[in-house]
Amino acid sequence: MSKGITSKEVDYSQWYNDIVVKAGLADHSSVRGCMVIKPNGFAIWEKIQQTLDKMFKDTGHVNAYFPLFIPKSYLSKEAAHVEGFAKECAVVTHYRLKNSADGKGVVVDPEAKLEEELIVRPTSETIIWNTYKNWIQSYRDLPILVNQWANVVRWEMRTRLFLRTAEFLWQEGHTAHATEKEAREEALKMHDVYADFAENFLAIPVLKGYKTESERFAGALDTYTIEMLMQDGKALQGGTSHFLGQNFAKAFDVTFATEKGDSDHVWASSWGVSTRLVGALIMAHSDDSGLVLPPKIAPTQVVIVPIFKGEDQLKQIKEKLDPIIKFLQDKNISVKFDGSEHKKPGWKFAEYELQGVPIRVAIGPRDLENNTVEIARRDTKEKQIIGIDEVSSFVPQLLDTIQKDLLEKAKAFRKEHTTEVDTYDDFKKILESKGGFVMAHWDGTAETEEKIKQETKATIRCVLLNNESEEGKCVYSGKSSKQRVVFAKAY
RNA sequence: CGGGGUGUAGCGCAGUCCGGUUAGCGUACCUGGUUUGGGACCAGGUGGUCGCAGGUUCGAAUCCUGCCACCCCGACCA
Repeated sequence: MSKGITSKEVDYSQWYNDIVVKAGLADHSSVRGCMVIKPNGFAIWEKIQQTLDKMFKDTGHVNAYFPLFIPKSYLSKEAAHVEGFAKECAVVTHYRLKNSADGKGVVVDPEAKLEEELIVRPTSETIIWNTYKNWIQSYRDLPILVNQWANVVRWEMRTRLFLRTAEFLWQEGHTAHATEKEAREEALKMHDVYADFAENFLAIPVLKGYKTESERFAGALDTYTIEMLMQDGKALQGGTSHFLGQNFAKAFDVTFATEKGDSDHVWASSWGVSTRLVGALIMAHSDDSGLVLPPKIAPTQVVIVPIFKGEDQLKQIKEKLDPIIKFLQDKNISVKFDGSEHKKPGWKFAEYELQGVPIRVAIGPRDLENNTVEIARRDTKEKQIIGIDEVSSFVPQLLDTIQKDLLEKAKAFRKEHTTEVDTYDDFKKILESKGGFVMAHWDGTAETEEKIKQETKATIRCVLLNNESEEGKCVYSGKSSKQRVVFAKAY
């Protein structure tokens, strides 16, 4: 076990916090609820960004940028939307400060009160739809497939690094369509993109489903979600995609001339994922030695630790490895050679484990003599000696293997922590003991959902798409039900 | 906003009950040397408005009053 990390078994949330801080991902800032994302953490976010951005563009989207500030009146144009976000908005009321009377600082200048207050965006539907009104006249202007990378602010009461911060980074896609069918297909398409990304890059298996009415995004007709399972048995909503119907088009009066010459309101979707995914990555794979990163998302995929005495030996090692490093880099593998003399090899081993670098290559005098290197994989901690000529072919293969193994391991964990129950007693028992996803019948009412939430803290995470229908009785009310839904305690 | 807790070196803490040498320990940092295949060792050194503002006292990190900040548990949120 690594120095200073609380064991997962002892205190899961302390373990999580220790990893974030000790691996240098982020820190609490001096501003309540806001974090400083440090280089190691930001590098992961950049990988997420790069990968997703390409996936968005490959599916026909383009990027744009809208203002941070939204006039207060915009928010209230869509009734459900304002209801959902009003309680957590930061509000700008003035635009100037002046020196205070005692000369010791500055105060808000009461003369500089804004005529209309601005809110700091908690999400951008309103400002964007107010803009789309100007962009759309005809069906020929549609669809609009725009994404924005931005920061948003939601004034949460209690925050946790990456999982819930007052300010966070995200992307939000906002699309406009001529038909209901097309808008819904778009929402589902992006839902698929998120699921694909989660499984194939983050190595986190997801449940694909839709939210019940009470868990839906404020202003949406349908919210599609990818639900992930963390190592402590709690669920995490990894990303959502919303079918917004014509709600925002109606609120902002966005109409277009159809092919037939009629006028109709535009159909909409929106979708987003945030820096929360970094938190998901930590909680899905990491262990008591630190971060474990899937190779496809690791900023550094291979670290080389030379063991040497004096410059000559270091030079000798470097010369031997240079062609191999170059070969790997040409294959788009990120390699770091840590020839620093200030830290001992043992220190470096521990440090790169903490940072989650998937593969470590160690090479010392012994290896120089035998023409070998030691290869260690982060996920299993297995070590083996291979010939130096094999490195170029072995490393790319091993990266693939680690990527696959992490997903398989996470899948096995989820399978083990997914339980079908038929009575409320079992329902509570499972939640108390091993947690995880609990598949149970539900009568479809918001009342039952609310009661269960109050009594057990478990919520309906989603109703699976392509859910098998099955006759049964609601675990809570005993009323008849046609399908099981996914319950879990969640972040 | 309710209940509990904590503010002392970059970080983690002791000292506060019961006022009294120069405020201490671990770690980190700097210098020198020996080391280097799993977080090295020895020696020396730097670093403090003791959260802030008043008060009591010959004397306050310690006692009193007020304020501020942060953390945890609830309520809120996904």
